[in-house]
Amino acid sequence: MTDFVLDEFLPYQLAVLAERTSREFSALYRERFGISVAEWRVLAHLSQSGTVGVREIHARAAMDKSKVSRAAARLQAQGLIAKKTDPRDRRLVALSLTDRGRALVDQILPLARAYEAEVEARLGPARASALREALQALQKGGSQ
Amino acid sequence: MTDFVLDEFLPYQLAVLAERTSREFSALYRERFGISVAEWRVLAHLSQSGTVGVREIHARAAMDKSKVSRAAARLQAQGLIAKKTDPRDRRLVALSLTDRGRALVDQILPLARAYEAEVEARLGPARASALREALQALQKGGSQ
DNA sequence: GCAATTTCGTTGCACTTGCAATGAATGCCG
DNA sequence: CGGCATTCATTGCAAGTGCAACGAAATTGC
Repeated sequence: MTDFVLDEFLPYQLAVLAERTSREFSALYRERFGISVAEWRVLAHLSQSGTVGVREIHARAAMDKSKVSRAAARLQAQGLIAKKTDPRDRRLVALSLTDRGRALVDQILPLARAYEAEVEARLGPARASALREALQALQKGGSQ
Repeated sequence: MTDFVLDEFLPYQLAVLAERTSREFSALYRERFGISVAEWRVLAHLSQSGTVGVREIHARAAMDKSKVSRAAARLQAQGLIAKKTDPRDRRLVALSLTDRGRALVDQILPLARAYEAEVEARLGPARASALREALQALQKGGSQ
């Protein structure tokens, strides 16, 4: 009964755009390299942080830990990552890229940069950086 | 190797935030009203446009048409929407809210506005409108 | 007017996902 | 030290999802 406009509702807007961009980008690696979005996300994390636990990806990427766990299992089965239990805390699983995994990431990263550039071109530099800034702020949870 | 920073990669950033906000918001209606995110999205569309086809929601909300179709089936089973075939074009299915559906939407909308307000408060007005503006722009420039 | 093509929504099927429960390992605190 | 609570990652299971295939209906081009 009110002035609610779906197209301006943030969760909706974010979901639509996330779906579109993730899908658009995944088209670039999906069939060519045979990995899914969830798997790419795990790989990307590993390429950033070297060796990471399931828990950390779960928290940072907002993926359910079972989703991370299973994506990791699939990647391991493909020989792209290694899983070994941390000797200091044997509950933890240390994920890391294998050589093949690193090689794959190195093939995908240029695609990621290209896609990023294309999106920025669509937006224009001013809006692009404003978007980035706002998204970062939202992530932190505050207005700082 | 490169200057790729996952936290600044747009598809990733959007996916993380979309997941977080959708989940956070859905917590407000999910168990209370027993509907899922997909179902809420269909309801929200109907509340905006009166009577809509599956195809339109599919296109605008970036939901697979089977996802829309099945969400609609579940909503119909719950008596929240009505499905009738368009007499002018009998391939089309016209979705519309039932009275019960309208009543449910009227209960959820205040929650949506409250959540929206909270997010805006987190961001601050300047960033909030910048975000909105950028997201709108991305929507227009994207693929259909 | 009719065959070929396109559009629309649904469905079969394999796979993924979310959630809760589990097992293993650690931390806590008396 | 020893029991209890907590933290991790995995897994069972039901439900949801994506994709391709399908049937029905409309549109196109001849």
